[in-house]
Amino acid sequence: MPASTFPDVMEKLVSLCKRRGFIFQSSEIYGGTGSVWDYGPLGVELKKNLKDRWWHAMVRARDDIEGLDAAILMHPRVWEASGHVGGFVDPLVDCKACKGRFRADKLEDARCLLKPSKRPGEAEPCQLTEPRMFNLMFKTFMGPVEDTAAVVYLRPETAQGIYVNFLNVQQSTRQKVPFGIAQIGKAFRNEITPGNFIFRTREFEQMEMQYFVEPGTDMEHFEYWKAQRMAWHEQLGLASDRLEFHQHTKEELAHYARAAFDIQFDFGGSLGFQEIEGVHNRGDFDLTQHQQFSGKKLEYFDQPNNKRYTPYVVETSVGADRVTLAVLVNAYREEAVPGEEEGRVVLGILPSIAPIKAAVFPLTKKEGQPEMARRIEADLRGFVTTDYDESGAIGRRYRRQDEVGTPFCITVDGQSTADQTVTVRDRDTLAQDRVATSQLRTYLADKLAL
RNA sequence: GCGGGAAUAGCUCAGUUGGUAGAGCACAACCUUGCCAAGGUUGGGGUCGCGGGUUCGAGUCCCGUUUCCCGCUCCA
Repeated sequence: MPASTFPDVMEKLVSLCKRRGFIFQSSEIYGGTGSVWDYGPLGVELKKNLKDRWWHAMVRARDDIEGLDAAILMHPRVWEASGHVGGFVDPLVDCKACKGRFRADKLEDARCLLKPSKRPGEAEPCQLTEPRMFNLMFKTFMGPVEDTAAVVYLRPETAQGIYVNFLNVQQSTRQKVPFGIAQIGKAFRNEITPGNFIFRTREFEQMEMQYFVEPGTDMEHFEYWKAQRMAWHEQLGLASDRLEFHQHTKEELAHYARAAFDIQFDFGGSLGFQEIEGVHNRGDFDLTQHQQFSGKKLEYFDQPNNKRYTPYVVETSVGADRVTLAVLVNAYREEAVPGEEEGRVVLGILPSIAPIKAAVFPLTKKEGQPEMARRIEADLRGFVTTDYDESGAIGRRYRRQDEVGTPFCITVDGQSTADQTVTVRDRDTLAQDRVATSQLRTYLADKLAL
């Protein structure tokens, strides 16, 4: 992975996220829990806005995709059918000499890190450990008495909840192939190396859509969804030169996939381009597996053409936390302010997903300005997310809002109480409009593209 | 999971050869100014990640552990 041409802002971002209430480390007062993060007041708003935006684009604005919210706990056999039990459990060996780690069942293809001409275990200094199993699924018990309870897993992906409900959704909504099922939900994996803030965590949230198509038409749908999903990220404001497709090579392809592209985002610094979404052509692998393991038919009957078949699946799977991080990284900037020595930190987030849409300030504490500002804030509250601030200097308050990406700051000044107008200051241009208080909602709705 | 580094206030950090814990910023209250962070006064806040050990005495030395960062490995 070549280093990125974009600067590494991760450390500053982690600090800002904590200071301003976007993201906290889980169980911090107990010393923290590894690679688990909590979303604070501003973080939960940002992430929720992203999820809502995805849900709107994928479910509500379309007549060919239905929503679903499947449970995290599923029948254990689901994970046998999916290949997670078995294939997902790899025996690994460590070498104490070269510090390498290798798959015990693939030592033939591996190379010693110290002597690349030899295989692990064959070179002079090699000290391989016994193979150890790494189960990447979280295991728990269903039922209060542990001895007799069934072992179940926390789902390692949300997709299976969709496959097993394929016929339920199709029959209850009378959708015709091609159609899709979408859901947003938590998934859990015991990643061996979590890290990079919320990029790779053991508990994470996916936004997934499985599109069921007639075999033979899968590649055209695949191309369509690749384009759709890339456009979604661009419309989110992610810089187009930080986005790219990465095609999976034959070696990278998962056991189920016929074709796979990742949408990668350049996170800057040494992290560089990393996957934020996968668009996969899974063929009929999953439905076929579930038919085999459950003994239930998961076929579609095409009545007009009198055809019966197991649909192919095109999957789009976004990491909600990864997109949230991408949005923050993409938005973070330090810039000079004309006529000032100190610059400012701005989160240039797309206004419609900003956690706070409008902050309201009195310019001074005189002449009823605080009272008027509070009235305006109360009136806007519920219509958009708001904040009220009267402490310190006005410039400081603007800066505070810049740092959390608030697109609009409304200031009540001396003129306001006389003619019922206020100034609205734009986060990015610093320009101010004078707006009648009666027109504020219209003004904001227009600017926010609500 | 392996190797290396780190952990002191909300943040960024200082803390001498072991001797009762500091700064800047931030935060709160009041005064002042009034459109782009730097005025004044006052104040709150840390069992120095956690647990042991050595010592008359540990933020400082030793051991363990947790978390974070970097590298390796892994990511269906």
